[in-house]
Amino acid sequence: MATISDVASLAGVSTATVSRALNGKSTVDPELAARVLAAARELGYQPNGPARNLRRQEAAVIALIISDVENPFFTAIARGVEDVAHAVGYSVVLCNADENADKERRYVDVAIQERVAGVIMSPTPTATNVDLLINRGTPLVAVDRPLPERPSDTVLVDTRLAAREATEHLMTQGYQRIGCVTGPSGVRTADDRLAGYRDALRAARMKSSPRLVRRTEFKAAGANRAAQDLLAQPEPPDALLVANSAMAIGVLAALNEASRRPGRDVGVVAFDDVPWAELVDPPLTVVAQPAYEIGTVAAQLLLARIADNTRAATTTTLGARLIERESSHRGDLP
Amino acid sequence: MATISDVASLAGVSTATVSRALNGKSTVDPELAARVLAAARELGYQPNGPARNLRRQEAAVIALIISDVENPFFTAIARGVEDVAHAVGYSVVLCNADENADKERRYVDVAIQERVAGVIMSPTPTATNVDLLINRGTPLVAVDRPLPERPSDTVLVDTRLAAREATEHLMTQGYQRIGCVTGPSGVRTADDRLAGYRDALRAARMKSSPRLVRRTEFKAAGANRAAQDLLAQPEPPDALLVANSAMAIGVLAALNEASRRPGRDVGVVAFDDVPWAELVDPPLTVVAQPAYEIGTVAAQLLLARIADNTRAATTTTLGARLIERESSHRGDLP
DNA sequence: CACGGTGGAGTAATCGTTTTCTCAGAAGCT
DNA sequence: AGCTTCTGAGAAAACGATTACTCCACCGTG
Repeated sequence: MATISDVASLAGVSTATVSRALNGKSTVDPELAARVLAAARELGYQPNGPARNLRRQEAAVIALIISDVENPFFTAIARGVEDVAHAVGYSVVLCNADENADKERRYVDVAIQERVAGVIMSPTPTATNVDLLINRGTPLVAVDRPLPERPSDTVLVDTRLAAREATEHLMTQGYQRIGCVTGPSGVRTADDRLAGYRDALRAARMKSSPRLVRRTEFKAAGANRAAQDLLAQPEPPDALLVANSAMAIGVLAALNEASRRPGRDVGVVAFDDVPWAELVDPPLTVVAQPAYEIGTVAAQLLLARIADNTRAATTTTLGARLIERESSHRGDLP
Repeated sequence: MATISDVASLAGVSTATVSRALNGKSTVDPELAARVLAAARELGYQPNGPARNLRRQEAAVIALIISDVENPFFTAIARGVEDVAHAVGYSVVLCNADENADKERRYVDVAIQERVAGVIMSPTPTATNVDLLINRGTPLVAVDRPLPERPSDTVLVDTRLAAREATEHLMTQGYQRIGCVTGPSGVRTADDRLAGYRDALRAARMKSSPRLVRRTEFKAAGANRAAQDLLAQPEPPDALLVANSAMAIGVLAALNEASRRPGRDVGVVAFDDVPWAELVDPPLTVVAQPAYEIGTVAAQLLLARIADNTRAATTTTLGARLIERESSHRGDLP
């Protein structure tokens, strides 16, 4: 594996010159530079990253720690981050914390040890050992959920308002007993969506009942049980607000099994616009979150903070958009 | 940022002893070890990764370069790789090449420069500069598609056979003019699925016509246009084999727009079982590939090769499973 | 002409580990 | 006791880049 000194001796110059020629940090004689380039190419020279990072005390890498690689919402964020980061020469490494505090801890440790330039993450409720990051002054941006207790740059969606609007939309459609299936307590987005749901009920002077609300992990299986459970009650809900797309799958499956048709029998609005939302029968009404944009904004904030870590922490809140389809239309029932 | 010598002086020992105590490579006096551990904890010591990797000449990291983060098939592979790698102390960094040879090149360069322990990738048809990896002797496993021209450990699905069986299934159901929407020429899985489709036609002595086949990128938009195009013909297909789940979305949308019902009017089988396959109307018949298992097997092969790079290259071929649902059932038409 | 300034290249220090030596002392053996 | 063997710990040499310094030659100016 060719090193910089191999290149240097082949080109007949010093390692310093090779470094300068290759990085363009300082001007070198064009003729020497050409010799260096030729030598590097001939040897197939690839700089040793660890050595470079050790000396520079920083890697041109940003770590993106997301809570679920299988959730299209997060992969869309990832694409946004990548596009911005690559444009300015940073690499992005994607880490899948899987809504698991241990894995999150582990990846944060890796990020610290590898001395990445910055971290973007959607923190778990405990957000264990992000303090380590903060104490070290590693630039950090939280996405989707704020960091509990600690200030930091944050990119959020006004999900409480969106949940309220979605619920109000269901009311407008004439649904009377609206239920909610949301994520685990402590996960900010789950809490906010529930709060927005309650905001809407309160504003309409509808009484909210715990029997209409279920909380489970953000997965299809849990939501499926929750929905079955809701529907089995004496007075089942006639509409449901569902907190993400994986859950929507579980809920729709439960409705199928119970032979209730979305829209006609039970109104459904789910968070996250997914490619298949228009294909299910009836098409699914969704709250579309600007996931890609969350990624681009987060990456820009992170780059700005890498450049200047003294800026005050900012919170950017993006809006969501209700996309009405048939799953929230009652039809012409009395 | 505390270094190993800070720990050493706080514990009153040499850096060598600290290193040994922390890595457990050699025996150190239990009392000293305890002092070291205490000092490390007190200082919040985190080893400097680049320095360690520089010295060790290898990072405990494996790079996973996939062609599309937004494709559930690849994210499932990623989870398989992660689970195996983490169990033995390796970190996984996920890189999204986005079916783009440039991005792939870039990530391969990063992998080389960072001296990762190994690489798992689903190569683009050109697979630019994997030669670099091979020449350097970096352990490499190809998944989903073989590396063109070069031998390497490979984990594949017998996708040609699966395509054949899926097509035969459509024949059994009574469809007469079966079409195929597959991916770009050169991408092995796209070619194989087309070949399997043709195998089935040939075996049944049905004539295959280029007018029944369309190739486009593995995305919904392209498949949508392809399907519209197929359906607009004078003699449109009465069934379609679709090469992945994103394409299935485009195809199903086209059928909707053309008011043709999957199953009854046009039989549909798509590759990749996705969570929403049972929710569309009618439920989608799919070829389920063992994605998670591809990931675990690939990771095991890679670890074996990291341990011993002299082994001969092996190819593991896993089977796929047809899951029959209604989109490939004609009903009782004459 | 002398002198300061400048540009370009080399020398060597440096980053923070791991690991090879080296060595002292303990232990085992005859 | 005298010898070898072994154990455990410290000193110091890597690892391969970047970069602060140094030095030389050359240029322009007073």
